[in-house]
Amino acid sequence: MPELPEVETIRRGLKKEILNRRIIKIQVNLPKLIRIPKANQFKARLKDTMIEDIRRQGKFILFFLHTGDRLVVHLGMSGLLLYQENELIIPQSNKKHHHIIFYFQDGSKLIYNDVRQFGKIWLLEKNDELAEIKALGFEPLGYYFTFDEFYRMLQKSRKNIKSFLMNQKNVAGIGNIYANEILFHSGIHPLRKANSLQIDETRTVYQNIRKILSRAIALRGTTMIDESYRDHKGNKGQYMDDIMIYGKRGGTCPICGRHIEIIRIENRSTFVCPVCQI
DNA sequence: AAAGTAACCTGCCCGC
DNA sequence: TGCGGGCAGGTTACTT
Repeated sequence: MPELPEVETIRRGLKKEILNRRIIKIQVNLPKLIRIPKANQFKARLKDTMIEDIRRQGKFILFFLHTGDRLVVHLGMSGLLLYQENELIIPQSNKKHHHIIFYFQDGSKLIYNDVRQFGKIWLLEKNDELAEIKALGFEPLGYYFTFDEFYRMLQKSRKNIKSFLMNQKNVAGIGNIYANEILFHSGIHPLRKANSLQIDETRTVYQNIRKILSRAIALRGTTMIDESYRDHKGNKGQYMDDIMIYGKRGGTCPICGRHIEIIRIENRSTFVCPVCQI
């Protein structure tokens, strides 16, 4: 579910709420979500710690603890991080899927909820690095992701442009929704080979990556259906209103009116206007 | 090297 | 009403 804009929205929301609160208890209902270390170790090392900072790399959220440890969360397809003060009920968060709960000293709590259980959690010691994070490519909104670098990377790749954009080793944080949207806005067919893009086409895609992800963050992400993405308080995003093509089964192109085609690329539904995307 | 497939899970929607 | 199939924002391992 969550791509860069959704993960970033959650990061910013949590950062306003939970910094420097003491974790007094950790409840683990589904231990398999924790990759490192074992559940008892996980609880023992987290108890009585405080979160000093929260950062994001690609679709990973990193909680920096005052002990030097880092708690790393990947939300997979359906993970939610819900913050509850007091006993506020968040209706769409079925307790059945509350897999890990962090209790703070002031009575509030942070809940990891995940219907499909594809999410992953790690607790790393100071100097440990996660291979999956090390392998990430450019932050698409970061300083180092320049047009020149992007063009160079595309020229080296013989993959289709959509797979290229979704590969986290190239650019970190783009998933199926935003890959579809970026290519539609750019008028590029998803099956085009990356190294076949002309320099002006590459510039268009580059600019759309930054434009679309920025706007989606400003609108707090995309909630396609009710049970899907929510922010840390259970609120929906608003970027759905901007969605041009993703999920428009049986729909028509908002530009030319042609029937939208659906193809599969690496087993993911890919929506394309055969007229506007070439 | 790229692209396809299955696997990991639960839940929803649709057609029969 | 119920059942089966297909689908879902992610990632990895294995095969072709």
